[in-house]
Amino acid sequence: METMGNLRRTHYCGTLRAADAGKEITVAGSVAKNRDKGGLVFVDLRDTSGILQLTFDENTPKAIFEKAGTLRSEYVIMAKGLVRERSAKTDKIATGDVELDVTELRILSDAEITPFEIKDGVKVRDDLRLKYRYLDLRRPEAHEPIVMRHRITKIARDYYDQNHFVEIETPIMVKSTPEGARDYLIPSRVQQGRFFALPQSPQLYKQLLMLSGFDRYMQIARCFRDEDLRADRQPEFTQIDLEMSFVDENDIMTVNEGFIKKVFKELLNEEVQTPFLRMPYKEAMSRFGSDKPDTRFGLELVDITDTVKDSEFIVFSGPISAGGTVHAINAKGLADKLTRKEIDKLVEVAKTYGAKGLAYTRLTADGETSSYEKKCTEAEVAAIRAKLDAQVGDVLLICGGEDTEEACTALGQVRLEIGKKFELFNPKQFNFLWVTEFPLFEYSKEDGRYYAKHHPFTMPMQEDMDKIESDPANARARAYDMVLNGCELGGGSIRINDPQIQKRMFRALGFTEERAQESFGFLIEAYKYGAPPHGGMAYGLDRLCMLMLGTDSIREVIAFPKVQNSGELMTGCPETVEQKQLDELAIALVQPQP
RNA sequence: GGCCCAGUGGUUCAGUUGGUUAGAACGCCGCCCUGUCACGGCGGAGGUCGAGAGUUCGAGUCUCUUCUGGGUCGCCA
Repeated sequence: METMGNLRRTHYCGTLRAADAGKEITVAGSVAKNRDKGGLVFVDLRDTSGILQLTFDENTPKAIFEKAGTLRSEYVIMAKGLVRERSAKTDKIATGDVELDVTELRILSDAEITPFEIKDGVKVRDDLRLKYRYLDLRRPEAHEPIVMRHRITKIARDYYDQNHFVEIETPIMVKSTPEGARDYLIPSRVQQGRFFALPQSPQLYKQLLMLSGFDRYMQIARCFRDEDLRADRQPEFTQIDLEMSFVDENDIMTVNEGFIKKVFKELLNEEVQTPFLRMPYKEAMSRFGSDKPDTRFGLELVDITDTVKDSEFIVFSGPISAGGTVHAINAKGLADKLTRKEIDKLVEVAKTYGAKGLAYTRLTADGETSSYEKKCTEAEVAAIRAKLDAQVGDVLLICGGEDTEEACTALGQVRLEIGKKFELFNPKQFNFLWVTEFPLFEYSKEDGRYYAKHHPFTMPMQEDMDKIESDPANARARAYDMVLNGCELGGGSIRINDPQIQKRMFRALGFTEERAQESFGFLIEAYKYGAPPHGGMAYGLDRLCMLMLGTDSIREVIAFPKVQNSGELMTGCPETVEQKQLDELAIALVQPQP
């Protein structure tokens, strides 16, 4: 192995073009490929910017030519030489018009055979990629999302700075909060038996910063939630977090629409139309069966409760007599594609989301098959068909539920499944909208009480203020989500800045005066000393990045992601610790460490 | 906690109703090759079929348990 000596990089590989021909340059990187033709050697050199071909031929000094023959994949080298136009050009790589005629070559590090090939387009098991994530990230395909993520945060910092936001770091070791997701706990050694938590979000701190008079705050904030993972959910994730004083919903939406417009224009050259569509929660649920509707395609839900309200068929009468509703979608023109087998799969989808079943009618040119029509009266069948504008070639899918949300959610998932399966939308399209007027509370059947749907500091809508006590199920919040193509990108709210309203909220949530004091006393006190009206939101940076890149997994946009059991395969954590460490923390394990 | 999917040379996969010596491509090693860029040619090495138990004359294949990874419901204020 050799040292760099006095060689220093002058150019990045991927930047060289025909116009650079004749320049003497030095490049550095890893060997992507060695194509030894005998009397002629081509080496693809890869660095963070791309690939450059190094050429060794009969004019290359003999010692260097022979050294070139020993190069193997992933050797780290530096090469000096003259850029020249190739005699055989290629348009497969950006630097395909040029090559480097090498006059000096240093092998800075050799390399063992890697566990998998470092090149684009290869399929490798996820666990292997993650165990060797540092190798995986050498692949341009894996490398690029991480750089893209940097560009997004750079634009975010610049944009919010220009709009008078100040970036402020909030603590990572914080007080554990009693509501919401599970906290990751940090034991204190100095105060044995006491715990910090990792923040689920900087929520309370950013509100207090508004009380501190910072007026506008932002942070690229790491957040932690000890819950199960999903394809788009990691226990450790990053939010673009912001808060503003003296604003209402509209002001917050406008500023953030501006950010989205800018980031999509600069990175994807996409013109995002603003303002975004705004849709109340109720409408989103009833039309799309989701609080984060994918509006790139139709197939909207139709409420047919009134149409079938007198039906004696149990699938309709059951939910309705229980106070629920019946909804339907018309899969227009899909009768040929939606075979009986396909419909069975949709029934399973509906059941997964809590529906008891999914009734259907297929109207084909050869006739019709239906799971319910023979159990209904002719008038009912006709009424349903009329309501859904059913034609030959259509498939009608009907789902009832004891509460509207349940029925709509299940049918909404069926809708998404059909949309995906039959590609009813353009995957390159970006449909943004705001979902507004979220419910203030959510009832937990398990616990028999209401929880805050967003969080307990969310301002109720003025016209629903009395419902906090009288009709909590129908009280709406000044909360909003930003939705892109069926994915919740971010959410926020106007916060309560009136201690009296805050008290009523805590009461409605079942907090005793003491418990509210214990958990949020510092906050309640803070709001006594004058609080500007304020609100804010937070975007999932990982999700934004994911959607902009069109990847399916959040792991692609995180340098060192965790796997489904929330561990990290490269380092093997979480790990057991030495007994001494536990002793210092005064922690005894119920089960001995494995 | 529940449900579904996957695990076979280094990597990605094939492997029929359970039946002889488990195949291929890429990668790797050696030799040859002056315009390759998925380089090419010839030759070669490399496998406890994730682990354990069971059924069977016989298991990569069937059953059970378990491990690892993925997807998902619950959960995620």
